[in-house]
Amino acid sequence: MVGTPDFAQMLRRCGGRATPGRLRLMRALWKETAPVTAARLQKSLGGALNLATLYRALDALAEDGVVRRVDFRHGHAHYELAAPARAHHHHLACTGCGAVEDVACTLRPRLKRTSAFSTITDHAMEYFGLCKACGARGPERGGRIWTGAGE
Amino acid sequence: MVGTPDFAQMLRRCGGRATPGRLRLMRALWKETAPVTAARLQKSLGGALNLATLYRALDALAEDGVVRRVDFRHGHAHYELAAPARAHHHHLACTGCGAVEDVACTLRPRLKRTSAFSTITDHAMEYFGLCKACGARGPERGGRIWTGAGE
DNA sequence: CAATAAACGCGAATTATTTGCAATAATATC
DNA sequence: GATATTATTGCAAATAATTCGCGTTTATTG
Repeated sequence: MVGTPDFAQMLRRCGGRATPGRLRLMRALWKETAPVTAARLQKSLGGALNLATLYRALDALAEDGVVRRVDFRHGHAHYELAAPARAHHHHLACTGCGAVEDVACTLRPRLKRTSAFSTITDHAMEYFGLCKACGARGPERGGRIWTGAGE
Repeated sequence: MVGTPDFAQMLRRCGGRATPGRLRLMRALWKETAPVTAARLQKSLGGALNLATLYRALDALAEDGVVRRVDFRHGHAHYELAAPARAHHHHLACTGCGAVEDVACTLRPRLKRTSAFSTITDHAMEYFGLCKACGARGPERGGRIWTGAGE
């Protein structure tokens, strides 16, 4: 994935239309370095797209797997480009300041075949922790007593 | 974890109070077989707790790690008991019918030490796929299944 | 038993996300 | 190219889902 991917083709290939709006959306996502919210994306588009339209587009694109919806437990969704524009990866998010870092997928190749499922199409996986800055700042807030178990 | 855990002690141990409300909440969660929404939980509590109170409790408990917030990409959070009441695990969710199955954590023991982070405290990880029933039914109408619907 | 702060209920407020609908424009077809 | 078809869009209004303010109750601590 050297230069900018051919978004127009990418859009059309999954049954959509290469409208100026969606092209700008793709380019805006392409420039992001971490998953962004719909609101932030709209801002970075200079308000070029209506928020409703944006949600509809992101929804459709996520459905097609071109865009990936990420949950950082902030109460709202974040989005980023997925394959084929960006290689599969996951995230490590700082619960202190929100910094996000990409991490490689450390999953074992295959999940054991389970009884009730026939296919596994996707997975979400985010790590949470403290970046060095926040870690140094110490535990401002209480909590986390059962850390030892399991994690 | 044989019988019912000592929820009162569990609550107190992480700085909370063993109020009848929170005890009922814990017991209700304990009976669930899959992560539930706040609304569903309230219903299963017979409305014993106000929804705002419920959210505040779940929030506090999640902060303490006693409860785990799970995201199935349905646009709202689901909750379940975490350690020490329940062993660490993840989920496999059917994007067709919403069926949920527990899966063991297949992560490698440790994430490689990264440059900008000092600690990793938690991780979220859900698989998405089709249960056998939905897989057999085939791609009815490729479309979003969960939007606006009940859960 | 009094003091203290956590937990609660209630209603109102926010925020995120969705929908209905009419207008517009990208593609496929002719 | 002209045209039909249908995805996409904007806008305004509607839904959720979740949070907040605040006065009251009540579980702990001592």
